[in-house]
Parts: sequence; structure tokens; C-alpha cells
Amino acid sequence: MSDDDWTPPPVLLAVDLVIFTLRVSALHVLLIERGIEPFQGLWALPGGFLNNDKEDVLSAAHRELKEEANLDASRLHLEQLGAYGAPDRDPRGRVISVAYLAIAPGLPEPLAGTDAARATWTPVPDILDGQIQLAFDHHEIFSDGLERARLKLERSALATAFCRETFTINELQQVYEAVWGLRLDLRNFYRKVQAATGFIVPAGTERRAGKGRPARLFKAGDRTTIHPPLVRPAAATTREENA
Amino acid sequence: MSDDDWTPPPVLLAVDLVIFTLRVSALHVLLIERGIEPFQGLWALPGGFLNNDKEDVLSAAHRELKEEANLDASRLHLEQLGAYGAPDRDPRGRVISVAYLAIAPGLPEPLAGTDAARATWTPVPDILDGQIQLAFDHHEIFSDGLERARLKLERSALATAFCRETFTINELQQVYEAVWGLRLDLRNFYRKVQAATGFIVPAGTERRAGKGRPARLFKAGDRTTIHPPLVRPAAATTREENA
DNA sequence: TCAAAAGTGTTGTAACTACACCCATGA
DNA sequence: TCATGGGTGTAGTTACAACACTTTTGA
Repeated sequence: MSDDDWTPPPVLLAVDLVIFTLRVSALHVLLIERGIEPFQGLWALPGGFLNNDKEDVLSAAHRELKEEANLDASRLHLEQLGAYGAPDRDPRGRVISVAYLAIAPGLPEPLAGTDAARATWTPVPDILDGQIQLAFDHHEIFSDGLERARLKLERSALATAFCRETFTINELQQVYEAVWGLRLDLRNFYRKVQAATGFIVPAGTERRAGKGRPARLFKAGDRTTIHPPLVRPAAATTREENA
Repeated sequence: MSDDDWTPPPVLLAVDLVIFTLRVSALHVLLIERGIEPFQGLWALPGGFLNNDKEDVLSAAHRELKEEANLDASRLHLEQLGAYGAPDRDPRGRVISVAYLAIAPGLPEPLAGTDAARATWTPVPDILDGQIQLAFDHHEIFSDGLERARLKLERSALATAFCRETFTINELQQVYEAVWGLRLDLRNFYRKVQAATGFIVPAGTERRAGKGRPARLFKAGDRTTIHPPLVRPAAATTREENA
């Protein structure tokens, strides 16, 4: 670092969150409707400024997660996406945003009791179609978050973060299908996911869902990386280019 | 974002660079010896503060690249690693650093004419062995940069950024061996690298290097992602755990 | 006993590892 | 003609996609 007498210019630091969840087998992201300028009326990712100059950036992400989505750190994946620092990204001044990717299990009523009443789970395809305009550079942050999630499903146990304590293999497959945006062969999926040692372990019990044979229940294993990886078929990228 | 009357605390924004290159077939990273406190006498990654509040963060990375390593943007890979924002990471105050990963081809005299006379290309194994202490949280940033480079060699054409305009397949293999820290079978490497369409294209000419049959020269192709990927053998992680 | 959902077996193929082998050059 | 580095051929194996098939439940 330079060590002159010259003083570097201060900037404001914000944290933005790309929070994904699965609702009725479809991928959703949490968006907040902006009540004031700039970008009033548009949708934005949840986030906020650093509380004080002693607050850790990761702690600020956890705090916003609690304030805006009523989500606790337990049973939840949180990782940094990167910093977004174009000089004109916020018309109010020089704001650098550190973006985080969060994955939450589907919740019955995700926003009850939250003071962020304007928060809404939004289907990801609606954003990819261009139906929904995002404020600031949040479309870029959202896209980066989606791509990161898609990549990490291949080699990490991230998918279990979308599920509750116990889950069936079919529920896990729905995670992959929703995030990757394509259909998978359930029979091959069964074997691949069980061949990846430490990814999921049997919970011993079963779940009956009305019709058909009951499904075995599993819980997340202790491994965070899985081998062999669940490689995303080439069709995924093709479909992405059409969108 | 919160929109109260309350004003968020300003922070200082720095940029740090993990610059890798290959020198005599070994992976090196650029380090600077700190002349003043804090951490005087220790080694640190090159970097510096934002010049003014209109400077783009990526532009600041390019500027530091020029100032500290005399490297231009052409024929050079530069990507963001992420933000490092622990409250106590810099004893002088609240500094958030945005780290970048840069890959440069091996240069004959990389630092001639630079005002950063204390800059030195340091062998990566020396840092992994713990022989060299880094200032601030720069060891963490360095490790993240190395892991990112190792990962990206598998599925992207990043390796060509270590090479000059034209290169032999053997030179390209030395890149993989140096970054991954292991030996590869040259015969299988030849075919894998040529089977990945668009990764490298023949330059038409040959290079004679004293003894033996002359090697065909190649240049970087137009594809940034390669298929099938060059998967890193499992031995890589095993060896990493020993280090 | 039929529909529906869960789960298993099999076959052909792509891509890999490991290794033997041939080619072109300078000394 | 030999050492040296460049490059190709082949066999056994792993991991996979694409299917047909069996099992267990509720109605």
C-alpha cells in the first residue's frame, strides 16, 4: 500500500444479499420494493449500509439477513460473491457494495413478523425473462449469484441448504432441476447422489405422501465437497443462451 | 438499503493484487517489502488506496498493476477475488480491501524501471512452507488467489495467460504442473489439450531448442471455457494437505 | 388390481490412465 | 548412430446417459 501523507478518499460500504429458496419446486429470490428515490417503485436486492465502523462485513450480512428476511444463521448457507464498486452505481454518492449469496430452505410463511413488509419471494424465471427490472446494478449481482449457485451445486453439498433437516432424494433432485433450469433423469440421479460419499446419509425413517411407495428420508452428510461431481449437462448452457 | 436520516460510517477502500507468473518453470507471486509500520520488514501483496472518489475499483487495480509491477492490461488476465473487510485487518483504521487475481507471462526483467524497487518475485512454495510471513491478512488473500487459479485452470483457458504470444505444448504443461504443484503425463496432456476445441490453435511455425525434435508452436484460441475440462488429479489435494 | 411414486439393473459410450512405441533433430 | 525431446497408438477402466424393469404403497 502507498504510504504518503496524502489521505485516501472515504467511501460508503453497503452489503447486498442474493437470497435463494425453493417454493413449490421453483427457484425464488427475495426482492424488496423500493419506497423512495432513487429507483422508487423498482425492485432491489435486500441490503444495507454498515452499522458502525467496528462491524464486520460478514456480520452485517447476517444482520441484514435477520432484519430483512427474518432468517437465522443456523441451517443456512452464506458466502461472499464479491465487491461491486463502479463509481456511478449509486446516484447518491460513492457506495461500494459487498454482495453475498445466501441459500435458505423453503419456509411456510417466510416474512411473517418482519418489518420489511415489502419483501417478496420472486420467481427467478421472471427476472431472467426480463419481466422484472432491478434497481442499481442488482441485475448483475443477481446473475452472478445465480451462476455461482449453479456452479457450486456440481462440486459442493450446497443443495442440502435448500432442504429442511430431512428430505427425500426426489426433493433434492427438485433443487437441482430448479437451480439449473432443466430436467434430470431421476433414476440416474438416485445413484449419482448416493455414490457421492458423505453427501447425504440415510435418516432411517420414511415419509408417506399420500399415493405411491414411501420415500426414504436423508439428512445432509458431513462433507462439503462431493466426489464424483454432479456435472451439469451441456443442455444447461444452451438453454441459458436462449433465455 | 436502509433509508433513514442516519448516515452510514465511511471506510477506506484499498486494492490488493495477487500477481502470479512463471519463472524458470516455477510459480512465483509478486511481493513488496514493507518499508514502514505497520508490519515493517514483512512482505505484503502489492496494492494501494483508491486515488479519488471517482476512480473505478477495477481501474485502480490496473493502475496499481502498472505502478507496482510495470504490467500493462494487454495480454494479462485480471479478475476479482473478493472483498476482505474484517474490522481489525489494518491497525491504522477501517480499511476494506478488494483483492484481484492477475496472471502475467514470464518476463525477462519484470521490475526494471519501476519505482517499486522493493518488489520481488517470490516462489510460491516458500510461502506455502511458512518460510515467509505476510503482512495484514495477505496470507489468506494469497491462498484464495492460488486456489482460484488452480480451479480456473480446469475449465478455463487461463493457462495461456501465463504464456507469451506463441508457446509449445510443453510450456503449457509446465504452467499446469507449477500451479497445481504436481507432475502430469506429457503424452496424455498432449491429447487432452488438443482435444479441447478452441483452447489452443496451431501457429504454423516451430521452435528448435537445441536438442531434440522441434516443437510446434501454438497460440491462444478464442474460447475462454474449455471442454472437456482438464480435471486436476486427486493427488493434488493430497499433496496440498501435506504442505 | 390398478395407478402412482420409489428404487434397481443393464447396456453402450465418452473420456480417462498407464504405458509402449515411433519421429525428428543436433552432436 | 545415439541421445534427447516431440508426438502417436492402444488397452483396460471409470463414469455416465438412456433406457427397461421391479417394488411398495393408497384407493
